Parts: sequence; C-alpha cells; structure tokens
Amino acid sequence: MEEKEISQAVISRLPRYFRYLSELKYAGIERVSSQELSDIMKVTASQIRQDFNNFGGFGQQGYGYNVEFLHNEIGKILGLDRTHHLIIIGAGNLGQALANYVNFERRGFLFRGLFDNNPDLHGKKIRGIEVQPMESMEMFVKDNDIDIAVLTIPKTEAVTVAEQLVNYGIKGIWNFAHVDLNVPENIQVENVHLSDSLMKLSYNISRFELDNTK
Amino acid sequence: MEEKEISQAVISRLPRYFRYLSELKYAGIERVSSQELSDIMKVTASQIRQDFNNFGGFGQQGYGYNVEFLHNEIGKILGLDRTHHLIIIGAGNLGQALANYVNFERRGFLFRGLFDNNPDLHGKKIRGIEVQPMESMEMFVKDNDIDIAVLTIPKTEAVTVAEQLVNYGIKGIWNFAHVDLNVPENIQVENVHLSDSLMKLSYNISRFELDNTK
DNA sequence: TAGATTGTTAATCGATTAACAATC
DNA sequence: TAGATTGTTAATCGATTAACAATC
Repeated sequence: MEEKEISQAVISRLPRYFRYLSELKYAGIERVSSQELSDIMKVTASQIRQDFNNFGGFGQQGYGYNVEFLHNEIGKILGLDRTHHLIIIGAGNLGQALANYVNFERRGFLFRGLFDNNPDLHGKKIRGIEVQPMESMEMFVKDNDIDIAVLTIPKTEAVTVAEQLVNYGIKGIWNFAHVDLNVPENIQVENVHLSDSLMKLSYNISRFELDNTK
Repeated sequence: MEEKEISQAVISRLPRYFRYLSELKYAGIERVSSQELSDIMKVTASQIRQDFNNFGGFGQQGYGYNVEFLHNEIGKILGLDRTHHLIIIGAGNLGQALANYVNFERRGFLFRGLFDNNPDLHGKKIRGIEVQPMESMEMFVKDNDIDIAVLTIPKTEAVTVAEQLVNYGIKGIWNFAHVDLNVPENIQVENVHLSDSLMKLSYNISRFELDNTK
C-alpha cells in the first residue's frame, strides 16, 4: 500500500488536537463536529478535516467524530500506544527538571537513566534513579532497550555525545542543546531551542511596539 | 513608510541565522556569501537572501555580507539591543532551572523575580532572588518595569494568572504551561509545549520504523 | 426522507526556489 | 573592466481554504 508522506505541518498540529480531544473526553463529550472543534480551537473546520483525512476517515457523515475514538486514533498515530525508554544526558537544572516531570510517564515515556560528567553528581538520586558517569552510557543504552536520549548538556559536548548515542543504537534525540546535531537521517531529532523561542518572543514584543508608534 | 508584515516563518529562522553568524564572528570570519551560509546551514541561498531582504539590503553585490554587521542587524531585528525584565511564575523544577539559566542575561533578558503559591518555597533564593508569594506579583510588576512573564505553573492556574499579568501591564508571556492562553492580541505569547514536542519525536520514530517494514 | 456533516476535489493563498538583471 | 554576488522578479511548489457531492 502506497503511503503518502505526511507533512510536518500536519504532525505539529496533532498534539494540539490530542490535547483538546482529551479535554472533551474528560468532560464526557461523546461526539464533536469539525465545526465545533474549529470554534474552540480557532482553526478552520476545513483544515481539521483535511488533517484527519491524511490518516483515513475517522468520522461519519451527518454525525461528526466520536471523541473517544478520534482521541485514541490520534494517540496511536503519535505512537503513544507504545512505550519509550528514555535517558537524560546532563543532570544540571534542566536535566533534573525534566527527570522530575512525571507527566511524560503517563504518555508512555519512561525515564530510565541520568548521566553526567560531573563526579559530584554521581550517585545523586532523582525519582529513585542515580546519576551515572557518562562512561556507563553505552552499556546502559544497550542493556535497557533505550530508544530516546534527551540532551541537556552544553552545546560543546552535544554534537559528539549525539554521535556516540547513535552508535549505541538510540532512535531519537530530544535536543535541548543550542546546536544543530549532525546525525544520520534514520535518527529522529526534535530540537527545543529555548533561546530561539525567547528571541522570537522578543521580536514580537519589539515589532508590536514599533507598529504602534506609526 | 509602509512596513510589510513579516511572516512568522521568516522570524522563526532569524535566531538560527543569528547563532551561525555569532559563530562565524567568533571564528574571526569577516565576510560570508549567501552560498557559503547555505552550505553550512543547509538551507537554500535563495531563501537566505529573501529572508534578509525582508528587512532591507544587508549585503553588497560581488562581496556578500559582512558578518559582524549582519549579526548586529539581526540582533537588532530580534530586539536584542534592548533590555527585558522578566519574572518567572512557578518555582518548581522547571522554573528554577530557567531562573538558573545565565545565558539569557547575556542577550538582555534580566531575571528579576520568582513567584510561587507554595509557602514552603517563599524566601528560598535562586541566583540571589527570593521566591515571593503570588500576592506580591502585581506590585512587583508595576514597580520593576517587568515586561516578560515566564509561566511554569500547572495549566489549571495558567489561564487566570496570564489574565492577571496582562492587567498588571506585562507585554509578553513565555508560556510553558500546557494550555492555550487567552490574551488580547497586543500581548505576545510564545508557547513552549514540551509534551507536544516529545509527541512529535515519538511520531517520527514510529513513522520511520513503519516506513522501514514496508 | 430531510438534515447534517464528512471526505475530497478544486481554488486560492503564501512560501520557497529559480533565474537573472543590477551593481559592487 | 571582468567576476562575483546581491536584490528582486518570476516560476514553482506546497499548504490552506472553499465548495460541494457523497452518505450517514
């Protein structure tokens, strides 16, 4: 069967659909039309239908979409029906914060290991998991079926550590280091560049003020 | 003078240009052509020229772009030539991690206050700044010329706190809460939805494996 | 059956890329 | 002046929106 490639623009919207559907489901709402979703989510009904139809028909003419079914299907598309094992590289403030983030577990992202170069941190426990030296990483990844690595280390180290992780068999990298990683295309990278995000905010604040002085 | 609206697609690319130009500048490189930038950044030279020309001509035919000048101009566009005063609402792990993030200061984002509902945290100091109760927020924002609020509180509180902050005169919100805020359009919101990002990574990992079993 | 709403095709809009004249 | 490379217009590509036939 020929699968058409789904654009990243569509993918980016899926988690937001998923979130709103969770809420509707939680509120006990059984069905929803693209028009109703459009009203609460502030996107066009047309886009909603197009997006869903990338993955096959989830709705029914004259009825709309069953909330629970749709929620479940989008979850499956996002791979939330499976379990991911993740390690965090870099036990600084951000690494520890993410390690403590219990909500990820709920969606199947299981925090399994935490690594850092700093010997002072070794043995320190976060949510029951000890910080280990970087040297233990290879063995740990291989022994524990780790598929996602979270990089919260300085950019100077990030590129080489990423390459190592790829060699150890990792499948995806959640990259918080402020640098572009260079990995084979079979490895998925999702960047969270916080300072980029802050700069965008800064731009929009400045631009808005400029617009208003005209 | 008529200013054409710049698309957010262009804005999103500016911080990355800025980053690469910082590196070139730091490496002592004086000039760069759109083609050279294209090679290292893996975007088309055409896009680079189009992007820059949204803001007027920064280059010179036959020569290319002066790295330092271009770096500086993009910094100005991003509003990095001014100072922002920010407060963080929510002194949990993530809030503390961001408060400790010294790099933002370098770009003119000055961390000024930290607020939390939890009395156990009140008085605790992060980088010399005491956690204050939420009740002190209003006065503090007004007295200290705060223009950016960072929301690292649970989504249940985020919407109302955002509304309060808007009333206190904040200009921009950096929102880490997993909810869409509802603020007037003169208030800039930049969302960092970590779990959305993780879901995208999850999708891409799943999708890649699916593609390979075909 | 009549009404509602999807799935899907067609039209539009916007963003990216290509091409080249302008000019340093 | 000749060569290089921008700035900018035109062409293409892709994503969004509109429209409506299919169908529950």
